[in-house]
Amino acid sequence: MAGSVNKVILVGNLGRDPEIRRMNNGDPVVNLSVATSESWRDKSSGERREKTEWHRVVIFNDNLAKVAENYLKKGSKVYVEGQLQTRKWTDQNGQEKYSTEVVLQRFRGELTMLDGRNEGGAGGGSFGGGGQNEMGGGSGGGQRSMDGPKEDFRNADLDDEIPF
Amino acid sequence: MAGSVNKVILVGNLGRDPEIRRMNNGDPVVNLSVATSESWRDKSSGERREKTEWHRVVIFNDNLAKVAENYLKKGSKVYVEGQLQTRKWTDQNGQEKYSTEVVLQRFRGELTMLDGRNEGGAGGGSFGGGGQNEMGGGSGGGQRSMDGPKEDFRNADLDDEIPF
Amino acid sequence: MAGSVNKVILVGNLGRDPEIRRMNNGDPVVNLSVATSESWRDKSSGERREKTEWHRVVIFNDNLAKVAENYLKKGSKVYVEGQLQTRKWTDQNGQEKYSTEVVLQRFRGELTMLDGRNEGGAGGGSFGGGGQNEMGGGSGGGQRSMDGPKEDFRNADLDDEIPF
Amino acid sequence: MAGSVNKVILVGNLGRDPEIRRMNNGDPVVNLSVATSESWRDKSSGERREKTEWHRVVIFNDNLAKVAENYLKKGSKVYVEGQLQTRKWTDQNGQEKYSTEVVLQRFRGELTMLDGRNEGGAGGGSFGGGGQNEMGGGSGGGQRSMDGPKEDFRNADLDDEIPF
DNA sequence: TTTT
DNA sequence: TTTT
Repeated sequence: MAGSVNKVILVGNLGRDPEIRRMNNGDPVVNLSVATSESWRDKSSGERREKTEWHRVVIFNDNLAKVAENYLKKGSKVYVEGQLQTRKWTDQNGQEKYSTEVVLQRFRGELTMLDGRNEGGAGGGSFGGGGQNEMGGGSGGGQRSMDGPKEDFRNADLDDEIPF
Repeated sequence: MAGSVNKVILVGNLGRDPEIRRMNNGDPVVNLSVATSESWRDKSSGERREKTEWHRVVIFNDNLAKVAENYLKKGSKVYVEGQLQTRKWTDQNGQEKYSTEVVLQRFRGELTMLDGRNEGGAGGGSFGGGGQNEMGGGSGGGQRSMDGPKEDFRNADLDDEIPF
Repeated sequence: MAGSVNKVILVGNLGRDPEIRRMNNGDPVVNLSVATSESWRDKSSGERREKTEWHRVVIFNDNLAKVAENYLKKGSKVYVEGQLQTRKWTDQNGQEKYSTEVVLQRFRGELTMLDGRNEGGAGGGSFGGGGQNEMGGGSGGGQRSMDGPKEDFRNADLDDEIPF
Repeated sequence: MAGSVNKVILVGNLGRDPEIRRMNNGDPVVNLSVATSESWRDKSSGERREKTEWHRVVIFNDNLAKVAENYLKKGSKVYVEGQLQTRKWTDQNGQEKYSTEVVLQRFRGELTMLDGRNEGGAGGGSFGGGGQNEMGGGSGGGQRSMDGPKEDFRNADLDDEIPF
């Protein structure tokens, strides 16, 4: 339907290294586990409390997958922009399960490393200045590619492939 | 911790009327079922395809709950801004389940009706009351209140109350 | 640079019909004037107050430009997602002026009509890529392409062309 | 008006130390200069190009102002969420000028330091340090301050006071 | 200049 | 379950 927006924005840290799988056609699919947390002072007890939320991020985007694969690791801080999607799957016991994920489809979504290394000329602009490295960096130029949404490819056979 | 962002932005339509529950202290908790959808032309078949995603939205915010209660109904188009949260619960068969929701905590989150009718005094505006000074400036005001997040109240006893 | 995000999200109404210009190469550039407003109750006087903000939106994106051109008009409600950019220009009196705009670059940004009519099969769907239906659609697929931003094309000669 | 959203999200670096002013009532007003930038490879020349955009951020929010005052400095990386506002003012020559800013009003807006230092225990979370579960932990911690939002204080007469 |  |  038209007139619809489905957007998730996360800034958080990876709880473990990115997990890369390959689709049948060789395209990479990357899974990230991203933690966000909040802390506040409990009104009644006066104690400081903290709550961490874990997000499953799935990247179906060649260029962003490469970034994840090559530059992110456990502990990396990232900016992630994707869509909410809930998948239904069946576990080994035949139980139906639902899994809600933040999906970076091809031609959609953003993934930016916020750790500050490798970012070459980056640096919030001229901060530091100086070139760019082989890595490219977060988002930006090239990583969008050409051929229109093939978002359906995902539901085709991937659901079966990745029943995490 | 610092350095963390957890934000969901949806524009979609209600699949059914808002469901209102009361907490033990009388505070309202509203559940919305929001649909977002996308359509695209399938590259191979040339057919038009559409996919709808359903989002469970939970409102722990007096003023926004009133808006939902009084102005929203099945079919309403809304702008929703909240946080992703995943709850664990146990179904009748003792199976562990997870439910991921878009939560509008007290003092956080936004809910705006985009249908243009029924918007009464609402205006995304003065909900909650509050007043404001002569300069005003933004809007807002009333629906955020003073005493900091009590987000924990939710996990306290609500998980048991609302195992949808 | 890596590690940078520049994003504006607006939901508002067009104050006038879209203005379409052509670049030298024939590419369309669309300007929208979008109003957002907020209302609140003044604390001291108890009166209701309202403040409207006007945003200049510039669309350098063929598909989205077509949507704007064909479906939007004065009064239309839209969702707009773009980037903040400030341009410097010189008025007739030789005075330096700055103009800050919300820019929907090629391959970036989203524009969705929220009015509910004319939205055809659109669905924010398949623009660009593979065909489309009669109506067009939100944003989506095809409009991301391969070769990275050509954002400079804009500053190249457009600044002179559009000193609004 | 109802049904309106005006939101800016930036991740960038401070170009200089925060500038703090006081309103007549002593309330702080903080100005930040935030850089975002993008780089891409120019299609024709094949050269790598970069463009930096500078954003004026104005904070009318006690707690966030304190964060800015105490923890941010030139070079800090921040997440900023606010509203777009354009002010009209008159320069020394009687020329009318417009300035567009990203405003963090009372009860609105977010400011988070992404640098990971100074964050009091925080630092990208328990990665490494501290207790937490086996999985690692989020981020969190210091940048929200302590006593709950006291966000109402702006609005006095500030437009006149700060004609930058 | 919109919208409520 | 919505909407187009």
